[in-house]
Amino acid sequence: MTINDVARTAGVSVATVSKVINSRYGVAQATSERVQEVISSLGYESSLVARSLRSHRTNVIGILVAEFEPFSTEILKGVSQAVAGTGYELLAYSGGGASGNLVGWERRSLSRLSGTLIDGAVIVTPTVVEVHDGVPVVAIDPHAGPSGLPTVDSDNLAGAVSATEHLLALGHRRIAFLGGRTDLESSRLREEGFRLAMERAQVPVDPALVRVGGYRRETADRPAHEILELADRPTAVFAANDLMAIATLEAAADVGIAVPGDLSVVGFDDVPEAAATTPPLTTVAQPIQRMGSEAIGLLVELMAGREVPTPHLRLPTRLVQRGTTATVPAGTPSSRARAAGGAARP
Amino acid sequence: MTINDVARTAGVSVATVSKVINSRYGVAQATSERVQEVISSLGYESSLVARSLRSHRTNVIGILVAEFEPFSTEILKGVSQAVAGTGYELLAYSGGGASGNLVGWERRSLSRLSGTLIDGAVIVTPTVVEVHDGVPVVAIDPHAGPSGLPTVDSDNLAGAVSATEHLLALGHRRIAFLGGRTDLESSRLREEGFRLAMERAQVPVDPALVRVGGYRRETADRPAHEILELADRPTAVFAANDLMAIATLEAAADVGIAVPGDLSVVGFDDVPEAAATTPPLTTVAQPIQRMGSEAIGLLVELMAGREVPTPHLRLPTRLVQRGTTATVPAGTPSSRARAAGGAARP
DNA sequence: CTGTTAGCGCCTTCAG
DNA sequence: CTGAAGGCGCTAACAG
Repeated sequence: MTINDVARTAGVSVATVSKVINSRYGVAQATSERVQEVISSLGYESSLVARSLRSHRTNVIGILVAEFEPFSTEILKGVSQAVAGTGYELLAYSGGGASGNLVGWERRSLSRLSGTLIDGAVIVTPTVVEVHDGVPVVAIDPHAGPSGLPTVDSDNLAGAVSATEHLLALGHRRIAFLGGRTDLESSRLREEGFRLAMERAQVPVDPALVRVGGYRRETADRPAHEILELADRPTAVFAANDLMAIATLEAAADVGIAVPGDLSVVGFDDVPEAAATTPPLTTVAQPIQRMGSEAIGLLVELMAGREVPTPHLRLPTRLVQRGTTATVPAGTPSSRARAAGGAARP
Repeated sequence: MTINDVARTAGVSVATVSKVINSRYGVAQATSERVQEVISSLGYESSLVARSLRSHRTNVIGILVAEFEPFSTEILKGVSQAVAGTGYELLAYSGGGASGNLVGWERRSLSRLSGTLIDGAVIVTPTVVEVHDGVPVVAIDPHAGPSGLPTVDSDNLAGAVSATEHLLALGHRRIAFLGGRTDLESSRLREEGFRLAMERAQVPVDPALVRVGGYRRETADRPAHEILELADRPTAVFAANDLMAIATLEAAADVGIAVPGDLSVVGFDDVPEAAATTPPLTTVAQPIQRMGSEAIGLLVELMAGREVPTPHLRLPTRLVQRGTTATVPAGTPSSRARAAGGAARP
């Protein structure tokens, strides 16, 4: 089913059909109608691929993600709403998980799609950010922090501080931090926020309680277990994202530790899944969907050839208290230590 | 950045570069290495578009959706997991929302992408299902019910029955049904299940309490309000999906009706958002992610040229009791009617 | 008004 | 072992 079939059936040349499709001038009324009829009777639709190869304009915005997980799909929801009514269509491409090349997927995906197929792109949590000379690009929560690209992210540092302060206010002193990956800016900032709040409260950070969980449920399972099986385990865990917090919840259930009775857990992101745990997860909310729609706002400006006034949008985070945090249990090492005047503020 | 640039830089022809890229025989070791170096130094990636136009094999699976909302993104998560390790990449295309042509988006999207770009497709909740002679296609929850296409859906009828019976068991008699769209099979089956359970319990269905909510939050707002502002409003609402149930919750809060004290609400789907409402939504869970991964299972078989043993997979649903349902409040019309022996089983 | 010609970037014969 | 030629489906110039 190609433009050729249509042309042959209608008894005209492919060029004429092309003109009819793109409603260009220079086609007789009668011819146009006949071609239209053939098109609809054959159910023909022009191939996005061939068209884009030739014309370099597709009206399609690409959303590049490593894989479809709770964070990127929330972005997608926000993007989808923002794009409705703009006349653009959406193409979400996942180039990461499959091929095993977790690193560099963003450049690879962009190269494969840009120049053709997509008129602009939003890249979700890219690790390497380099300015591309092809189509306009906006980055969401880039792992290396804002760079040359227009960027949308949220206030990771303040969010981590508020989470940690919440735990401290509940009396926790032995607090573990389950980080993402050391090479990721968001993870680094969340750890920095954690340490900052601890320092302000004059509570020492036990290095044994700081682990790397890789931001994924599977990769966080091991370190979560390790933390919870420590001789003097913490009374609280602050995980750098919700997926790892959920893994911690599972590990706790596994080992037989009650949450929030014996252990408090705080996550980060507030993906929809966070509210579905039992008990529901206390977490630091990022306005994820809004990050998606704001990115589209920037991108549409860029694609229209206009400059964007603020190439870096930082959205606020806020603590959402749900059911996984409570005051520190009596009789735990940290409460004993506290009673003995070991650590902590007066 | 095309294959031409690489060829020129390396001092060979494009054909040679192509051979190196696709690791074909007939290239000298030295030449191959030099070309490889140029490729990586230039950061070249072959264009998916141009390649697919020529070779008709891309290793890309297309997921066609109308828009990115909670249901389709859950599917995406399941698909993403199932596809990891198969070597395929994922391309999710949203052809519905933007162009305004809500109907027929699936055929349009499929035509635009198939034949090139994608080797196979999963179509999420298509309205018109027609067997396509192009690439292999699997439908998830088609609105017209299973037809010629291999299909994955869930047991809508049984799910609706269980939701209604749950409400009946709690003593509710005036139960409203907020349907999706009359032309959608899933919506029809959910209504049928509702009526079936009501009939079995010998509780009459008040036609004034059966409305159409369009499966979307925005479109359900009106009918939800209408139902709740009725003189003798129902004591329970069964919404045909979670989004409409959430809209009902909002409408109730708006009008000042307490849930579940004065009104019970049940949804359908169990998207992650369902657990995040206050109180958390009681709903009928579909294994949405699994529907996605099962669809990929079928599709991969189909793409390998094998026949699938069961071209129609129907997955089970189950009631998830959370916080929006409770026994019927005392002193309501229906409890009064019941006291007077008006309706209901003994 | 309509058809012919020339590519877009790539891959696949087929000669050299 | 390498390069030149043709064509995938389509559009943009140019002829007729």
